[in-house]
Amino acid sequence: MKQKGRIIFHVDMNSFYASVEMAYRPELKGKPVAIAGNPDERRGIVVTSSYEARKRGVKTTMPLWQAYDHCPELIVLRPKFDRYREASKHIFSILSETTPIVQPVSIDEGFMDLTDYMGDENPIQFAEQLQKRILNELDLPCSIGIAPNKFLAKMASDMKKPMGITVLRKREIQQKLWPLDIHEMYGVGQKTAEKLKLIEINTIGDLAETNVLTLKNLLGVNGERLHQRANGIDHRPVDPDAVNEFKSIGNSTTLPYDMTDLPSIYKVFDQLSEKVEQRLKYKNVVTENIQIMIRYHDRKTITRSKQLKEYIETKEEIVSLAKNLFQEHWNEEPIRLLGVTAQQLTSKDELYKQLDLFSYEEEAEKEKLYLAMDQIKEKYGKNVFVKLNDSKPNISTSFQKDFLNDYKKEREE
DNA sequence: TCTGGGGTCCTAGGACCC
DNA sequence: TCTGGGGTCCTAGGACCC
Repeated sequence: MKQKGRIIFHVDMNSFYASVEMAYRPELKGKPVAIAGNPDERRGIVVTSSYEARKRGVKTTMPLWQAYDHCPELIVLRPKFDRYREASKHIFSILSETTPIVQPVSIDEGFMDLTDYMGDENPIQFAEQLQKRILNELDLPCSIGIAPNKFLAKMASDMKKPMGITVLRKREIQQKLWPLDIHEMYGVGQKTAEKLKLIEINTIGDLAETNVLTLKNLLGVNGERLHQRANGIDHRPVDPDAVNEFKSIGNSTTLPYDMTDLPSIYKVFDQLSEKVEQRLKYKNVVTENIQIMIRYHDRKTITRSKQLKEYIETKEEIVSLAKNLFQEHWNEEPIRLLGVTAQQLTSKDELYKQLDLFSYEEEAEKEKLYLAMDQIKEKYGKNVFVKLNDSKPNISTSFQKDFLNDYKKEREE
């Protein structure tokens, strides 16, 4: 039996932040608009710009002063992320009405698997309706790529902007995909492109026709993957749950000026840790690894992390670890940026407020454990988390000791 | 006057264990 | 006298994407 090809859509919003602003303020339409940080705080780089601005040479990540050089009448707006998140929610709820298999990959793009939800409809007409609906209801333009897998759909949505719909069939890759410069390929950045050019791979077609072993030697496992993709092969499923499986939560900030004084630096750590705490809470997760990032005045950047033997979740715990790491590793040079990231996250739903230190069979014993746990919490004002079904109890040793003592006492009584 | 802030995945060396 | 090989964990850094 011939396996039926999948029908994957990649929906990509066109200059999303700028478009959202224009939807709010229609008088901005047709004008060169850029979304950027505060120019006085040296964070002033262009995050997104309208097509009118792009035509004038304004590019993403360009410092604002440079953007003004290209386009003096540029209208610059501060990002309003709440607005963008709100719009994003609407978009994905529209997408989800057509198929449950929707995978958001960022705030402004996502994949859909329509293989079993297309009925007799023509995919192109279907995409047109979807595109129109998002435009009518939200006043936001998007491009849609249609292909038998994620990679090709992604490449397709990039081919026509704004408001494009592009089909990329497997049999069309030689004609539509292979002529593209290697820079255009998703997964190939600056460094990889440079390496590939060294062996005279200049287009996606060149890559597709190069021996896999050559690529493996040059790029490791990524070489093999890129070779597959260039040949139109990509078996990754559209995974609606991926969005809930985040691995880290971090906050970082470029400082208003290069800092060397500890009180100011600690204040920044305080603020960053507070934000991390809030986001951990919001996502209902705890962490067992804290990482800090220091970018020095010369942009040299280091990361230092600490693996914990316990789960933590409060600002106080985070900030104290961050400061410790900082003290251990700061070389006293002026600092441009600081960051705090919580890694190795575990959903609280998977944690059990119980200890598996002893083998106990009876429920009564379990009850005692709960009791002891609550007492520990009262005594130390701290939750102790233990992974369900984990053979190794995972709490801090100091607490373990205290807990054991308490527990033994409890038992003797 | 250069170059933000949010992430993911991969690599590679050393420690440690069997 | 000398010293294998596999596996896992931890740490740091790099490449890439939006």
